[in-house]
Amino acid sequence: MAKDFTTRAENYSQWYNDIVKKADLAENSAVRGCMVIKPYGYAIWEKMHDALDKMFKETGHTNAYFPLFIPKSFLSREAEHVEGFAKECAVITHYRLKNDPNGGGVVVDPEAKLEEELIVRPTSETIIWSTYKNWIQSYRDLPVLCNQWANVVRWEMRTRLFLRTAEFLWQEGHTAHATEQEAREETAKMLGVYADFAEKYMAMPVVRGVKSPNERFAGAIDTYCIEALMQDGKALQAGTSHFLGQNFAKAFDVQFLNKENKLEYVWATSWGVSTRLIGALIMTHSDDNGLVLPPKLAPIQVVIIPIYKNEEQLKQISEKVEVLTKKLQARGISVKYDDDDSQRSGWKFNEYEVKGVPVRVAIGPRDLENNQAEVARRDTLEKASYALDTLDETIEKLLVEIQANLYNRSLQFRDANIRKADTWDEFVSLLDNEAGFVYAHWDGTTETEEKIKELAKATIRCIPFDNPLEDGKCILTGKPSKQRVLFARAY
RNA sequence: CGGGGUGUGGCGCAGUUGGUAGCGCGCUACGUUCGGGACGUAGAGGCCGCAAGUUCGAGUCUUGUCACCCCGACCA
Repeated sequence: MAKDFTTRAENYSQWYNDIVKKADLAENSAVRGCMVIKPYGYAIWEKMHDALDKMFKETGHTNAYFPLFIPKSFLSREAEHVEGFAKECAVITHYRLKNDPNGGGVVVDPEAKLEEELIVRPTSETIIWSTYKNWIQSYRDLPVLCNQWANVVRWEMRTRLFLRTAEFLWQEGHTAHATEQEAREETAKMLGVYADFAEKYMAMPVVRGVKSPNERFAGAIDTYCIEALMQDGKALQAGTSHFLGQNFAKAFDVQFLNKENKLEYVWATSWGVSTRLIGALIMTHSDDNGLVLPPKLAPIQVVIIPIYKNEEQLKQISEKVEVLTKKLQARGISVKYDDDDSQRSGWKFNEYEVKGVPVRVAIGPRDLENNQAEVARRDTLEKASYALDTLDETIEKLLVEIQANLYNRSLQFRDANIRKADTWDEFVSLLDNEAGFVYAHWDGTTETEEKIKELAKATIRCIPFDNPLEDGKCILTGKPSKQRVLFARAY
């Protein structure tokens, strides 16, 4: 598998787009850069949403909702923040249309110009911190642990379904704390939640680490991230958690009285993951036959396909299937029985394979005779027959096994594609010929980082947690370095 | 914003030196089929992205314009 991506990579974009299209996940809309998420794609997002939302609540967070529009002046309150987002903002300048005096259509009514322009949120720190100012006066009001499920808009120059679209769905957590330590703990905790979600639900191994200053979120003191490796050897930032220090508290004047009756600025965090995770899921597991979904995120975990020649046979099969379906559902497994008479079984096999359904059960006359069913697993494409009476138990175990296998397979691939480079030539050669992560020394300066990006098109993905200290020389400048950092070409 | 490419039935495409549009998939009906995207027969469906121009005549040539895709720059 380690080499598979190099052949697929030549047409990786096309491969990716084909999967999205064939699995019926999403399509480009008539609106520039925006995506239509189709029902099946949205069902995957809902699975992600539900699992994450549960994890957020278990860690003490509650959901809230803040406005879509941000007054321009809010955005510019935090200097680095506005600089980071200014270039990709959609701006609302008018609030009304009128009939075109020169023709049939409508035009923007110049009379209806806004006093202050509104920005369509690219992220909600500013609008939320302007609100938190009213919510927080005392240490008793802290912490504030809010999450918002929302859409945001970033006017990207080039878009790609799920991975980068002008509008996307995400969640953004925004928390306020009395102490730096508590805020730092929150930042780490939520990164942990994301890493758990990626590994346990998406079956996608991730590297946890901290971003270099250059890659930091605009307005953050520290940005932590989970980085995943896609099958074409490119890295993908799958989630971020930011320690914002007191930057936003100062920008929006959010202070509280502590127990000593002293006024202090509040400490902040923010963290988010988006529909990009669906892109990550596609690029982590899918194969040339289409999408491959981990059981925990599959909208349909098991599809049952009857094979029959006449009504009588179908009726016999359906009776058996009804019992099986109930037993599976009792185990919390989502099942679809596809007895649609207008499609043939072969067509259905393909259909669900392309859609990544983890387990397919086929029951025909032969199986009825032997009181068994044919079970095919999507991850390995293997088929085997099992006794019908205990099939619910067999499938439950199989789903667990598929989930584990997908994770292990990806982990093996990821680990096989982390390589060390000690010289510049080696570094470039690894990126060109092998792709994947390259673990190399860096002198710690932004200048060098940018130069490397320019020359090798690779960025520092992160400085992994528990990174071993090791004396060495920067691959570009030869200056002393105390540790290796993780480079890659990235999405 | 640079560099490349493509616009022709719902989708994917062909269309020669200009002569009035075709193929595959899909769709509809009927029949035979049904254990890996079935087959036969008969149908429906297109002012060839848009606008000018050249010409007796333009899908084809010229100019303009719009849209989309790919590769960069930018980014979750």
